[in-house]
Amino acid sequence: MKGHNFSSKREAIYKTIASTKSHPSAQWVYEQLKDEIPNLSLGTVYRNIALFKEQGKVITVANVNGEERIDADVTDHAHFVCECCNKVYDLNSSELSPLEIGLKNNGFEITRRNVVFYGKCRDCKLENVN
Amino acid sequence: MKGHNFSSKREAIYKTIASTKSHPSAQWVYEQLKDEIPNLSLGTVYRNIALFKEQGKVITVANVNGEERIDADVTDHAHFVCECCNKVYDLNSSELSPLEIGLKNNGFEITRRNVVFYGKCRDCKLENVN
DNA sequence: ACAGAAAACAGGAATGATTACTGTTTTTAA
DNA sequence: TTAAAAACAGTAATCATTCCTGTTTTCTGT
Repeated sequence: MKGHNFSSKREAIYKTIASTKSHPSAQWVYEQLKDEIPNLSLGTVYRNIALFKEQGKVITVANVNGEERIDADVTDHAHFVCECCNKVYDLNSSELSPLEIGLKNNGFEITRRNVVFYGKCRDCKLENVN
Repeated sequence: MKGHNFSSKREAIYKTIASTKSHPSAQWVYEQLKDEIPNLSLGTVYRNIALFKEQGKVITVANVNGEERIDADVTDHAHFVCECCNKVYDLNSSELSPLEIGLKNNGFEITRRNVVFYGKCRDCKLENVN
């Protein structure tokens, strides 16, 4: 049974994801850990992220520049992606109930939702006078 | 200047995208056209889709099973992705103004938004007794 | 504690969507 | 009509992600 055995690498990977608000990519997680765990494999990071998703411990937030960005905060909330600095911000719950009620009334089953705004964040707007 | 010259292939590609509600992938567009335009190249489809996006004539809707799905309906509306049959449905406007107002009040500039629900559509729910 | 079975892993190869490159064809504007 | 710009085909390259194989770690029952 997958995800059944203890694994110190798995724990380290999860802790790294859970202790950042940067909405990291698999590559970023790998780079954070490779000094601490020299024989860590990028494939292991990917495999465990896939497992966390199956277990509902991690969600996919957005695809930014071809890279999947994830989040260990699985509570319902929306995100803002700055297309200038690629930072991903957390927003409060997206409150989409009218749309969701409509779907449910028509026999659709919603398992998850993804609400992402794209634009330029405050920091980038202040930096560039353009 | 890119997108400046007439191109019958570009027109055919846009028409194909605009005349379907299937929210197609680049590959799908290519397959629709390759009989009609035998010497069409998949690269041309990708290049023109990128151009349409720059011109605001096409948007990215979601990434379904690793494939980017697009839409020539650029009016503000949300989508539902059935993870069973991979069909993408249109929904009505997502009415997220409270969240957006909050962002704008904090100096964020929103250029676009992406609202996607994932789940199982009515057809798939009726088919599978599981 | 020990042995066998299952799970997890490293390291590297494979995949597959997308992009870049090069030489050719088409379009445009004078 | 002609030369420059744009668009293109065809193919190679890229790059995130997944798969594969042999090895190591963890677990379970004795």
